[in-house]
Amino acid sequence: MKKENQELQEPTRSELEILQVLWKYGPSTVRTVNDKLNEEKREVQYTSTLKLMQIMVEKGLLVRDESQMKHVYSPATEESKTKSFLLDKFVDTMYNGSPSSLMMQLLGNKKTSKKELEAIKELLKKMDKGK
Amino acid sequence: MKKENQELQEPTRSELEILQVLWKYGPSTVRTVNDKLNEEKREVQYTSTLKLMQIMVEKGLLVRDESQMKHVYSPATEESKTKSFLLDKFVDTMYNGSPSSLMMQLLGNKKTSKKELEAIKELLKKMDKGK
DNA sequence: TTAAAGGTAGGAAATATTTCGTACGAAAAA
DNA sequence: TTTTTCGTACGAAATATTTCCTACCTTTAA
Repeated sequence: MKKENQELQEPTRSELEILQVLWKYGPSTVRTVNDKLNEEKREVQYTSTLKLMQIMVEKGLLVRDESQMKHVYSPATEESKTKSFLLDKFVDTMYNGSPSSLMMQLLGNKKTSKKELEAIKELLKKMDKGK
Repeated sequence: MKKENQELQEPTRSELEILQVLWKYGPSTVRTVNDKLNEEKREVQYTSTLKLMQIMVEKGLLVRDESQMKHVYSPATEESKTKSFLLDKFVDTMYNGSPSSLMMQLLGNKKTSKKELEAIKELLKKMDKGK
């Protein structure tokens, strides 16, 4: 399943967790990623994380600096690129490709706090001025 | 893995495809769902779809009317409920729980058409009046 | 200099997910 | 009535994903 330099591919759930750690803390060793996973997500053995990250390198999701004994891993693709790719997919499958449908859901969602609603409104206000 | 009447659970990718068909066409037989999957998504055998839908009943994702020979399946949970549940999850994992971050991504996304942008602005304008 | 700690590699095992073959019953067509 | 078509049930197989054991090497602490 080697994929050298191809289009983006969808990470699995576990892979996404690892990406999140790398996005949050920057390029890291397996040790660091594993620690953060255990602190922030769920219990998992070191070698499990290691294996998964090795697989992600094979798949082209991560790149690895092997110049030191403690290899340092980074996402192969920019965070924003990956995120908008996944967002696109999400909008496609869930909202028939219509971002404004998603918006409506978001605005009507109980879980969206007052504060967040205000932030969104501000955002749109600014955009409005810019047109 | 029987789950009778519990909290929402995340459907797998294939399960989500089936839900999409049911959302789009309403309660349906396996035959219908399978046909639509083949037309709109990908090639898959009838019995594969059948099996998956049976599993989804076991998991509590679907309910089944067995009063006729051709069983009729429906989503066990409202479309909007499931969608906002999944949206929440998505926002949590991808945007650290911040809907406005997602918004920004959406607004900056090339894939979001001019028309969609306008629709979103309209939406917000209306909301603004309402406050 | 030896022991302990910490690193990678690789394969096997465990799970989860997906696919489909076979059996068999009911309905429809011949 | 017989055959064909269409349905469900069930289990096994195939695949994808995740976990972790073991081996072995390097660095660090005793």
